[in-house]
Amino acid sequence: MVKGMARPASALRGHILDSALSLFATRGYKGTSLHDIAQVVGCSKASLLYYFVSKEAILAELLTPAGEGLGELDARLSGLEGDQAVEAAVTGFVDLAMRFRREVKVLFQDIPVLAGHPALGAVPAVVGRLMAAMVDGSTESRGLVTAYMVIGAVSVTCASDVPVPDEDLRAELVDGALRTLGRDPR
Amino acid sequence: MVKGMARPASALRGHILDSALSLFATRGYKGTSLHDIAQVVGCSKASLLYYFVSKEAILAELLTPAGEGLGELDARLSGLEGDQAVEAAVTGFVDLAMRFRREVKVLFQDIPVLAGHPALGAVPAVVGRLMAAMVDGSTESRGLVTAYMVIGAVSVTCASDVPVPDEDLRAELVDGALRTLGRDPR
DNA sequence: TCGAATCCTGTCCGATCGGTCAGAGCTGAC
DNA sequence: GTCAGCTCTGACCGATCGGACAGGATTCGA
Repeated sequence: MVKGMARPASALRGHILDSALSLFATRGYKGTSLHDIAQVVGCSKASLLYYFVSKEAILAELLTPAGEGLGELDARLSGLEGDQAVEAAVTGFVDLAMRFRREVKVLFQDIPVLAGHPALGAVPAVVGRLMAAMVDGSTESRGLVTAYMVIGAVSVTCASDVPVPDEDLRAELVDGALRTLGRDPR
Repeated sequence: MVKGMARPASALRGHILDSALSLFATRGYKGTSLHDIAQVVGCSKASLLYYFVSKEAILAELLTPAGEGLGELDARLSGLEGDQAVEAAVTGFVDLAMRFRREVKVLFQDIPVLAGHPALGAVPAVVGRLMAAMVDGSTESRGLVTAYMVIGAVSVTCASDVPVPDEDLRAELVDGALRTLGRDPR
């Protein structure tokens, strides 16, 4: 096996990923030590580095699915135009944010740590296209600010612990985002 | 002078605060070491601890003005009702977020570090009242989610580097928030 | 001129960080 | 039985962290 390669899946490995995600989401990446993770998992710190080449590799693997989901949304959007693109962008992003709530929390807390990271190099461009789709290509102040607002509103709300059932939350997020975009379906 | 008391103002002291705020905003609190701050300021690490009892004391002093501003907004809101309260809450929060853009960035990045901090103990309750004022006391899913969305939208947009002049940004934020709240003034 | 207070720093400290490594324990093929 | 290989760990490492402290430099009132 090539040195530095990720070890195959196992129960412990999965447990490590899950515990690490929870800890990263609540205390932040920098605020979580390998010791902390090992303690929650119930294994030794060395075991973490048996399954993952580094602490950063754990983070990268945790965020990969969300990144892939974002990529798929981007691809889906590229074939759409106008109102269809707007609706797809909004619902797609809301779905994504809800599916990866803990990941969103980590992302927002550790933007400085993650910025410039090679694994997430394409993300800014993708998010840019996503925002452009939401405001239908508008590049004026109104469109620009509105796009940022929608991204922020959905992300923060998903990352928070709003005491609302998931299905309600999803519907309200879509409605609210469309309202923000001036496209409310009343 | 009482041990542990903050030293009086001075040019260096102010420079420390400003540099620390910038570093905290870009790299996060945990991602910034006293060494980093000292290097930017151009003084020794020991000097930082001459003017401030600890790294955390620097953070606390940086966030105090924003906390006071939030308290003032809360007081102003307590005397208002209905539409007036909604408008005052929205414009007040937008003004606050714009006035303390870097502080907002720090707050959002280091919520885990700051949560439970005595100096910011009243903040959650105040924000709760602020959100209640925005949605006019509504406690249903719609109102709850919408309130979170407005807070998130304004905060994230202010914390980001949106290439829009401040005055335009402020106006668009207020408009966008009112739209999100279903109160768009068209 | 001379303390005394203020400002600032070099140096040191214990704790904790991410990460390495040799090897113990177990398991299955032969 | 025994050997190979996978899993997992205790012990250890250098770096860096926030912080403590004694003292040099400067200023200033008496």
